[in-house]
Order: sequence, then structure tokens, then C-alpha cells
Amino acid sequence: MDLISFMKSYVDLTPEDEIYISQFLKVEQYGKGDIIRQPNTKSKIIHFIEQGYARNFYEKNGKDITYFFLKENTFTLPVDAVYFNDPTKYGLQAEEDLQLTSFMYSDFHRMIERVPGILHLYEIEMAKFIRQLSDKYYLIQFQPALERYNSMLEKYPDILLHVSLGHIASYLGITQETLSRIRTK
Amino acid sequence: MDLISFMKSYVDLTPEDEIYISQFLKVEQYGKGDIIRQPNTKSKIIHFIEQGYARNFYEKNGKDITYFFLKENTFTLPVDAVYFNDPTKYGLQAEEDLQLTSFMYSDFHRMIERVPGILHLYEIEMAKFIRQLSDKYYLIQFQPALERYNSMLEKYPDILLHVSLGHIASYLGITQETLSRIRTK
DNA sequence: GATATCTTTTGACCTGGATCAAAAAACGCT
DNA sequence: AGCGTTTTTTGATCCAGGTCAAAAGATATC
Repeated sequence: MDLISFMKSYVDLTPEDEIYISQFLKVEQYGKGDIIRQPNTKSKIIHFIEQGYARNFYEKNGKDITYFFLKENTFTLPVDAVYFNDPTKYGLQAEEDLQLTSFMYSDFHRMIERVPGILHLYEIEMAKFIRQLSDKYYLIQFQPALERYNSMLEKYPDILLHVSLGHIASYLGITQETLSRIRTK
Repeated sequence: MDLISFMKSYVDLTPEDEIYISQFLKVEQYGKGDIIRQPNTKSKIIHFIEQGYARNFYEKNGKDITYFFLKENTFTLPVDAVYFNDPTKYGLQAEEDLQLTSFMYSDFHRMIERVPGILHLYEIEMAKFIRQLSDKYYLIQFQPALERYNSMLEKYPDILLHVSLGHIASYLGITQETLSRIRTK
């Protein structure tokens, strides 16, 4: 779904609103494995994923670790950079061929000034993100590896179809080898 | 700091605005250990902590686990209940004598209608929360126990002064015994 | 200020999952 | 189809931190 249609499922937009908003948006295509945003940058760009899966990742002791998976119809932005002007440690990478709409956070606030309802949409999207982050946290705080994997199977079975097992392992806070052993059961 | 003063540090409020907002607010006092919200409820109340420290907690296999610490001048609300009408697993408890201001999420939106700037304040508070949650997540995804504790010492030394070690251990995703052993170094 | 309760520390033991290494399988690419 | 690259599996070893149990220290209560 494109961003304008997504917005229209929450708030009414006049044709003029659409034109106004569109001027700030840039539709982009990426291929599997492409880096959309490098880690440790201060980019203040918001991405809306229209098609395909992506992930946030960071590097720790030379290891690539997945922080979050992003599916279609979700927003992603580097909170550290946008709100606190600090570099984010999280990069953004396409897990498969990807189409997304990008826009500056500052322009986003112009859209909100014109169509205040968008801020409410944004509030709900932030709430969704917090919820997912909380669930994720709950998962790794005290659950053994098997339960982490089962819980993921149950909650996000779609992700398994779009990303490699190595990425899932680090997302779950376990090694690839452990994940492999768990899966043979 | 009381909530009205806190708001005024972000947005301008006329005396009439203050009166309007105040009608929705309830100031409450709690003693150390008091449960402010039980786990598994659908409460849609937002709390603003004016004085003292609190924590979110949940129960897992008969064990009490700390999910988050809350300090003065922060908001806390059960995201699952407020935004998705699901019960939250997280309860809210006073770590020490506490003063807080409570209000309904629905009334909060009335305040925003009257003073739209409050939504921007709220946006920033949500961003702060996401950031803390991300940091927390980073901490436990692959860090060994010692680094978790050191990182906490560095980032939130104040919390150590207000809560018991058992609560800190579960917050860090380790056992009390391990924390104790780490600290003797 | 003695007793009950809660919190923290110490000790002994054990296990889940990490690490290192290498084989096997899957996936491009020309 | 065949060859290089990446991903996944399998095997052997090891250790950080969990578990259980009990002592020692704090705190609160009458």
C-alpha cells in the first residue's frame, strides 16, 4: 500500500491535501541486501515501507546483530537522531526487494500542521512500536531459547518466510547454531 | 515538579487552560511497596510521577520480575490497554513514598483538543520512552552480566539509590545471586 | 532491645547455550 | 550444468550464570 492510501485509512485527505503532502515524499526502490541507512548516522529521514521486508541491525564485536524486523505498512525512523540529535547505532537494510516512501521529519511536521489528524495516526504507530518492543523485551529477558523461537513462530510466522535464519537468531538473542539445533525438533 | 508546571516548561498555558486541565487531574500519595496498578488489568489511566521512584513489574513462573524503573517527572501508561484494549501484564508499584498525578487517557485527549501543543510534548515523551526501551534491549540482547550492571551504573546511577538489588537483578535479566557476586568486585 | 521478616551474600553444583571448527546444503552467477 | 559464495547443520568442548540451600545482615514491629 502506498503512504497516501495508508494515511487515508486513518484520516480524511482532500485532493489538495494529497498534492501538498506528495511534494515531500520520495518513492524509492532497493534490492535484497541493500543498505538503506548506515549505522552511526544522524539521518532524520522517516521511511514508510510499502512493499517487502527490512530490518534494523547493528554491529557488536564484529558481529552483525538484528535489532528489529520491519514489515509492510510500517514506519521506521531513527529515534536517537530525530528527537535527540544523536547518531543511531541502528542501520537499515532491505531483506528482499523493497519499495518505500521517504520523507524528512521536518517535512512531516509540515504535513501535520496542514492535517493535524496525521499526528494521531503517528501516535498510534508509536504505540504499536512500543508494544512490539515490549513484547520483544519480555521474550528475551528470561525465556529460554526454545520458547523464544516458538513465541516468534506464533506471533510473527510471516517473518520467517522473508529473512535468513542467521538474522532471526541474533534477533532472538541466540546464536545461529543454537537456533539450528532447536529447529531440528 | 507538579504536572501543570511540567507542561508549562513545554507549552504556554493561560490561567484558563490551567483551570480547564486541572479538573481532570487527581493528585495521589502512595507508600513504599504499594501497588498502584495490578498486573492484568485494562486500566486506561495515565500517571505522572511527581515525587519518588516506581517500577513496572510482572510475574513469571511465580517470580517477580522488574520490567522498567520510573523516575520523577515521567509519564507512565499501560500501552496495551490504552491503545489496544488488551490487559497489560505490567503492574505498577511504588519503590518508595510516591506522589503522582493521575488522569484518564480520554480526558488527556480533551486537554489536547484545547491545547494542541500538549500532543507534541507527548510525542517527545513517547520518543524518550522508546529510546530507553531500546537501550535496555541493547543491554540484554548480548551483553554479559557484568557489562549490564556497569552500563546501568553509568547511565542510571540514581536508580541504585532508590530500589532494592533484587529488583535491579531482574531488571537486568540476571538472578539476585549473580548480581551480588558481581558487586563484590 | 528482642524477635520476626525481608534483603543480601556465600557456597556447591549443574546445565543451557556459547564457541570453534568443519561438513553439508542451498543459492547465485556465467 | 558447474563453480564459487553464502547459509545452515552437525559435532565436540567449555563456561557464565542458573538453581538450591543456608548463613549473615538489615529493617521493621511490638
